Amino acid sequence: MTPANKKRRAPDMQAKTIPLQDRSRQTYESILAAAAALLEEVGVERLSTNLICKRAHLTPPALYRYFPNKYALLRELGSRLMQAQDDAVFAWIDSGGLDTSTPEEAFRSNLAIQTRVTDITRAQPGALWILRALRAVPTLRAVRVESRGRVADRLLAALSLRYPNAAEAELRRTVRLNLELAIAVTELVLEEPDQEPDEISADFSRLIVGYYARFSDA
Amino acid sequence: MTPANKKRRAPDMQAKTIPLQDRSRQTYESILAAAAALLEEVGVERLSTNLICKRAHLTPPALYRYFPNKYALLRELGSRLMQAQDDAVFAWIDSGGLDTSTPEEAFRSNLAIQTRVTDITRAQPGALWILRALRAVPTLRAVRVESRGRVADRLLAALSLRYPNAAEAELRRTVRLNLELAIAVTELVLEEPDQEPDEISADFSRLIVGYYARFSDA
DNA sequence: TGTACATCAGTGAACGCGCGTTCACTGATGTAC
DNA sequence: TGTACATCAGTGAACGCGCGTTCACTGATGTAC
Repeated sequence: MTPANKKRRAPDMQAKTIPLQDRSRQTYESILAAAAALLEEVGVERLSTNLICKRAHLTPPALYRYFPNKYALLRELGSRLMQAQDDAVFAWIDSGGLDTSTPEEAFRSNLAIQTRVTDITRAQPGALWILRALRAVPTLRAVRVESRGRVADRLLAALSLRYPNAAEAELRRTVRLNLELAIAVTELVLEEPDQEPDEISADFSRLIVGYYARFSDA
Repeated sequence: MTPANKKRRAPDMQAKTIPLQDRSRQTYESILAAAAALLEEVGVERLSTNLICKRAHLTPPALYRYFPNKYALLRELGSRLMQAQDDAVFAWIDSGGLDTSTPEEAFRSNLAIQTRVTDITRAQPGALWILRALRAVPTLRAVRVESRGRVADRLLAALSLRYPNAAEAELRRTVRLNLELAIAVTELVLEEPDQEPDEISADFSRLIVGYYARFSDA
């Protein structure tokens, strides 16, 4: 039995203390802000609790008052980003983003939400590193999967109404693929901002709209 | 000046000693094999040189004889995986993978290469972690980008012949998007093997083939 | 074919460092009367 | 409004641990004559 086989318990994810007073709420936020800024500067691999504390002008026990460990902290950053993205999509659906009557209109609508999510993501400091962490840190994968699941459910519900004749399984698969690809495109566009990001987003929207067209034909 | 602002030199990436004798070549390979196996078991974050050495029944200085640091080691794993994927695509192009005359044929051809790359990737121990590391470890990002660049160039050359009237910039962008999405789909399929992987691959191939169709129309 | 020597391959043991985390404590804020 | 007390928020200093890495060395392999 090598050390690698010692099954380690998954890190505790529960928030320890919920900040009550104003002062503590500020501390809580400043920890997250410091972590996000450091992610941007040094990446996940070199992010450490000690480093975060220095940046936030705090001592380690203050951090551990609110976060049981550094994964809980990353998780909070990840949840917030996912939530912000999801909310944008929900708002888009609710405001009729899917109720389009021509391919051109559908394209514009799709591009609008793609751009909106990209902008939201870009605005979050350290977003790219957060996204990478959501892929690469086992404990955080659930955050990403759950977010995608929530959005998929909402999209599926809306699309089922729009395409009542479509086979549900196929529609669900399409939505899931669509979302996964959309995430990849968001990352691509943010990672290579000098490589025609707008054109890439537009290309992608066209591609997606074209793909859903087959449900209309049916 | 906080510690985070001390610009650290990028890790040295040159192989130290090239293994000459048979014994050393085996050692070299056993180090890589141990690393791959451990990636599968514990992920990048817990991968360490000491752990690799234990698994490979070696002492640390033996590892450092061949790799200047652990990133060089990951880089070698990454390069090999990228190379294997790229070679499959090159072989596919060279054997006429793009020379199809009906949409249905194009779909089957596209699905074939997508499946082949997925199979190659699946066969590589620790492949998913290697792919994640290629995204998340700054030093390794170049490996991924270069691989995608090589494949894009070859694909672009082949497609320029096929679609002589297509605008080069548009074709190039399409190829790049196509590749990035293909990578995402490969990861998706390998990460969630219980979620209709074959159907997802097929859906994706249909989507891609449909998207290239516009170049034929022009 | 045997042997002396040069080079290659790997070992044993430890190094300094920064990591995540905790203990025992002080200072700040809120609350009851 | 003032004060005594309870609770909340943060500090100072350090802990053990495993990390990446290296030094000085021994053993294995190849080569020249």
